Amino acid sequence: MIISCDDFNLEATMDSGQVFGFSKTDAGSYEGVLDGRAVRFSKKGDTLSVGGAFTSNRIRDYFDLDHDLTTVYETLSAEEKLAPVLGSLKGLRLIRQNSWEALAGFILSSNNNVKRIQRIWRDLSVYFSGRRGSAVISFPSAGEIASSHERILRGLGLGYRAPFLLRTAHFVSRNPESLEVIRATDYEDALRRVLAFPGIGPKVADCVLLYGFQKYEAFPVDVWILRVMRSLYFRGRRVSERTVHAYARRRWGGHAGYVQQYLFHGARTKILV
DNA sequence: CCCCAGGGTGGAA
DNA sequence: TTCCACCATGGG
Repeated sequence: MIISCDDFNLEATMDSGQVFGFSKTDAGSYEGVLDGRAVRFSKKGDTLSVGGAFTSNRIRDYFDLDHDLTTVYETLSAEEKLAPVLGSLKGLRLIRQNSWEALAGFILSSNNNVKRIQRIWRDLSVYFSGRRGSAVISFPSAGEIASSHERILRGLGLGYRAPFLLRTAHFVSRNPESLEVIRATDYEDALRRVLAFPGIGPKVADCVLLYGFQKYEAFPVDVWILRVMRSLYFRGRRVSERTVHAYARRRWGGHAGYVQQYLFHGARTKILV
């Protein structure tokens, strides 16, 4: 299946630390699982090619392709400090992920690096898919993890995050409606609810709300964002994460999350600072 | 040996 | 409120 899209940067989107379950092939395409089915993305020019049993509407929604980013681009180009990111990252979009997978994935992300998060994600998927006996290697459900044990998760390399993921899986599998409540409510209330999960603090909560619940005013402040924000907006002063978070939300409002994604990937690819 | 990675928790100040 | 030791693991 083919989708024509003149404003979508697949590589920047997939390489910007949003999802952990996709692998990049030598040919530059991305293989993974979506909605429990295998999928493969590749892009040439303005054409996105999708391998797998999916409708174009499903993929357009997944990649947020119908979101007009004009406001985001105006913001970035209006600030001379940020404008450079548009050169190579324009078309970077926020992936509208499954809520549980975003929740679990970013519990794994705390004080961790992307490479190792991807490895843990894969090892979890392989282990539980084998246990399930399914051909497709998909990420385990909350119920599957809940029926596991801390020593299993530690054996898969989660370290001290094992009890966090286990307890969160227990809660979600017993209270599946809790995720729908978070989706339906506003950012502030959703933030309080997500912060109540074990292993989730301010930074991970904003990632979950941004990537898993499409709360575009969320602004996750990790070490990269802290560095680039201190440098560009605070003269290198050692301001706190909370200060940066409040500043960004006040400055960029309902598209702070999109600005953050360009800042994060821009910093990591050395376009910024 | 050190520091770092898309940090969070619990307890002290 | 803010500060800080500690938490697993792997890479540099």
